[in-house]
Amino acid sequence: MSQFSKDLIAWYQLNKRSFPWREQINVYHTWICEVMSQQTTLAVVLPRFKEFINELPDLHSLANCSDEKLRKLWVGLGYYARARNLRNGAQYILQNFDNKFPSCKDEWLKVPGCGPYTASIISSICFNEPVACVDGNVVRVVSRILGMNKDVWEKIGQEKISCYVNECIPKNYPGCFNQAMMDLGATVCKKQNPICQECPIQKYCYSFKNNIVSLCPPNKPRKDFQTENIFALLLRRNKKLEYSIILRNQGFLAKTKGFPLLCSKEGYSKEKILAVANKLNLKTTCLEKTFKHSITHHKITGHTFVIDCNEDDYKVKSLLKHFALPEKNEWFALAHIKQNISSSLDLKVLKTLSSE
DNA sequence: GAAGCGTGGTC
DNA sequence: TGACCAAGCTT
Repeated sequence: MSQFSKDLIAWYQLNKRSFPWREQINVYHTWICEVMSQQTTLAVVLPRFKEFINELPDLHSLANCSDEKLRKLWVGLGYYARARNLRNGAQYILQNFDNKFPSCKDEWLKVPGCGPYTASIISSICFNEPVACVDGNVVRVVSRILGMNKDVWEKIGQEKISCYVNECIPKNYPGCFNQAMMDLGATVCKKQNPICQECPIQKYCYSFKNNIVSLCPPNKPRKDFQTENIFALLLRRNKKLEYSIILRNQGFLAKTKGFPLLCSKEGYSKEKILAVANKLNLKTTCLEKTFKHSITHHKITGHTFVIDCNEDDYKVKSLLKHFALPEKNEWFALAHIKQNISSSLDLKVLKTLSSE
């Protein structure tokens, strides 16, 4: 093992963060926590991980869990395909791996929702496979070690970084090494205000020695935000006591339950929606109160339409059909809506209603 | 290769 | 208040 790897691992043994999934090696726990942590801050993950494991403690319970249970366990976590992939993955593993877990990176790569990072970290931690993983932390740490102030986000730079960690990874302690790199990136080699004076691998760091830490890595080029208007339809019946939610089939938040949504991106506008509702003779108002919401690369202003349907189911179906929305809908009393939605966008819609 | 996909925390 | 970002994957 290189002195660099020895120094890093020695630091990790003394300074590693304690997490529920680090108490003992458990493949199921490692898989769940890694997927839950994709593009998500650990402060958010921690309580939700415990809840998930309590409710779905093993492969079988996950593979067989209901849509409802899965939805509740992922409320507010975002990137909802991850939850669906976890259940799909559990079913895939049970069907293809004879009641065991995949035991190498190439097998994990076939599990839904597991890409190069997740397959590598699970295989290195749980099966001692000497495969390096490259997440956002590792990109930052290595780009500083190598003094990369350009090309980091291009293919050439990513290959260089990947090549470096693959050469460093010790055959006997791949899991420790991978976690050490990530912990170092998260606690010492931070994006903002790195604590170089406490860094165990300072003497290997080109950017530290040459005083260019602040230039490495360069900022990732950001895509411009699109500005959109989104229109939530609150279909109301039964003396205005019950509201309708659907399983959204396309656009933002597809495959999650919530209010029917129409987006300016699809050509919808306040006027067009009002015109359709009027044509069906449905009493419709657009609330004054709007809300803001962000979804990756989109800045969204939300508008709430309240549509009184009385008991005219035919008109409801016509309306939904006109907008190419799923015609299968469920009605809930306002007080129960909250327990049947996942996205914080839907909660913001509800807030516009209650503030009227 | 690039676009699409969510959210809560942080400064 | 708002911009930026975090243990990426899929198409």
